[in-house]
Amino acid sequence: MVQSESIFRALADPNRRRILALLKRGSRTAGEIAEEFPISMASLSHHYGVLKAADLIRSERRGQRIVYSLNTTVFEDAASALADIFRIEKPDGGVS
Amino acid sequence: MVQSESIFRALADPNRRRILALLKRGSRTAGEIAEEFPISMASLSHHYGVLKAADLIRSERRGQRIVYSLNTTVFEDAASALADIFRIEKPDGGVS
DNA sequence: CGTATATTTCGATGTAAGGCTAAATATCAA
DNA sequence: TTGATATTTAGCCTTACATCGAAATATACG
Repeated sequence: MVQSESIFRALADPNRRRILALLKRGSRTAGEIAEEFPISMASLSHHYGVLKAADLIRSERRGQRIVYSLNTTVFEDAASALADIFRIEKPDGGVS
Repeated sequence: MVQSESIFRALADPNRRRILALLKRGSRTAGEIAEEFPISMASLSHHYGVLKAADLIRSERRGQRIVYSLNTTVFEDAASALADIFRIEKPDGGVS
């Protein structure tokens, strides 16, 4: 079980949603991600922290690089939290 | 179609999620809602504005009172935006 | 070891967000 | 119209957040 708190907070920022959209197409290193953004690596690193705290992404060191990838399993938690707000059945096999 | 931007931002605040949770159980006036919160009516009014901007709630004046109610139809948009982030099939959307 | 590369952490800064009180608006009722 | 009630808007303060550049950490390689 996951905090909806951290998930919604993480999704609230456009740059973070863009990071997720990028990782949706495949894992990438911090450097590769940075190429797609006009903001500094330091700022991006902060966003990785927020996304990891929400368990939306995972990281793995590969030599000097750090590879980030999307954690799709948390989708259920997010969908659940969302459905709960509207008091709709939780998706155990399909939403609504 | 609705901005996922405003929806996620609206959901990011715990007080706003609590307001939604309350309205889920039925429409309420601003005063009735305020009884359940330790913050001022003025602050709550600000939150109503954010929730209305995201089209998550609707308001209707009834005499001196203003009645707020949940807008469940926007659930589709929210679920859609969420699913899109994870590139998963959209729910078929049987919103009650 | 010493240097280069990749990424994060630190410290500072501007802006947005949430909170408050007080004032303004809207409706009702006498 | 005057006063009471319900709610929002305005102005201000404080905290949280996104951002940056610089310093710190981790790994690779000569």
